Amino acid sequence: MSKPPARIRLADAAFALFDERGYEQTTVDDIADRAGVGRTTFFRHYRSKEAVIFPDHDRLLELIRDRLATSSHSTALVAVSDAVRLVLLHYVDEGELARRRYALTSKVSALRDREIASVARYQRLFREFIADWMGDPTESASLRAEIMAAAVVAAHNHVLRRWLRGESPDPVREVDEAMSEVLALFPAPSGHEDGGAGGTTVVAFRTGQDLDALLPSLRRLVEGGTGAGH
Amino acid sequence: MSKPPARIRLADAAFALFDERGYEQTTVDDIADRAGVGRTTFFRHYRSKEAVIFPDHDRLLELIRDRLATSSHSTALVAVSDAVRLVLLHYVDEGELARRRYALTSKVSALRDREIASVARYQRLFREFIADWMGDPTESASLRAEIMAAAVVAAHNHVLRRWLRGESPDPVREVDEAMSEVLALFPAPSGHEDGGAGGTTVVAFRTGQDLDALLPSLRRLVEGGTGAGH
DNA sequence: CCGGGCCACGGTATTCAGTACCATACGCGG
DNA sequence: CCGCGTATGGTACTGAATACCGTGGCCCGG
Repeated sequence: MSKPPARIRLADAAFALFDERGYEQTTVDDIADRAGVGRTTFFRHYRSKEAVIFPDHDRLLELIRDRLATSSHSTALVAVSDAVRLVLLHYVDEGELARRRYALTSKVSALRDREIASVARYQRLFREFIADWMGDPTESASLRAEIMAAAVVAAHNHVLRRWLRGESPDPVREVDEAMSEVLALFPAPSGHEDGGAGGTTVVAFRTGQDLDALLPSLRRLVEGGTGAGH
Repeated sequence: MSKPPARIRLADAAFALFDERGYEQTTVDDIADRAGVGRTTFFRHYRSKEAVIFPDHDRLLELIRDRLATSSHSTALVAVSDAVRLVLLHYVDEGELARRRYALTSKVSALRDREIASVARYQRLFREFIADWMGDPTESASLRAEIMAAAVVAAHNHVLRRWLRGESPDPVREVDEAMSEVLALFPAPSGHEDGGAGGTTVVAFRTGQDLDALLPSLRRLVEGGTGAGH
């Protein structure tokens, strides 16, 4: 009844107006007016007109960074898969909101460009992480890290966009399969190979994640025979 | 003695001022003033303040499109390599100008974002081309096309940035090697395999390019045994 | 009940990018 | 000399983004 906080009202008003009149045809004043706040308040909550569409990219970056940080050499690829799944789940959780955003970014090139720039920041995180993981400071390893990061992000985006278009009933399964396919492209680095052929490697570790969220990775590691080997 | 055309004077003035005061600290008026023209003239030659740094991305896009268009199914991967080399050569030909631009994009996030958006457009071209080439309309092929395009572009960017930083004495060789590495990651699609084992496939075609520019691709096709096979 | 600090908010003014419109000068063929 | 196209300059306007200031609520110790 009363009112949700200004931040929410502003976002609601923005999406509504963008739907009605289009992005360029909507001024920040319009948004502030409909939200019942002053123009100043808008910019207090969102750095720019575009930012109202992409509220929490920074938080998402932190999420990825954290997930990657909690990994050892042998669990690096699992961490990558997990981080990718994390991002996907974030959007899936947004539900209809993510789809409205997608509709906007599909039409307005300024927004599409901004989205792409954000994705590039994810990619950078992955690139740096993978390069560290490889250890090898040679130019060839650096190139491979870059390619691998690009492939990882491309796979994620592909599945995400499919879900956004309503073409994917089970995006989590799809992204796990896609990641499996991507990681299979790249042979494992120097790493100490565990034992010989056959058998199962058990890795014990502690994480803040739900077991459910981890299961797909575990299953893939055990069944797929991939994740490290070729 | 007289004066170079306004377009050039504007670009010179812009780069000079960006070096002196920085990008944000330079207004379009400043640039126009130093170039000795009116503010209107600036916007007649460049759509925006950022565009003065990236004059010919559209032309570059056309270049890629054209090169990809002049290819058959069996020469598709050569076309991709060529197109990538084309882009790299474009920047290398710019020489110091490209390096000044790189210095700017490294410091100013707005410019970096725009650069990234441009690269995404190249990537899209490659993605569509590769998807067409694969023919296969299944979701799995579509994913692979996306990953492949991302890998191709990542390889290019990697080499380009190395050259921009002065770390690559022979970027063309490097990019050819990088492309070779990338394409080797992906098994060939359905395509009709030519003959059996051994032998050499000769493909005759006509192109507007210098033979020198094509040689590396040819050599790779003959020697590497890759470009299609695994 | 009362100051005092904190904080969210609103309003005003300013800068600057980008667009629209109009006026002018130059070159060139009729 | 006239007509025409083109490059240019100037002026004015919209709108995003920033800076600054004032104000009203709200909590808290007195």
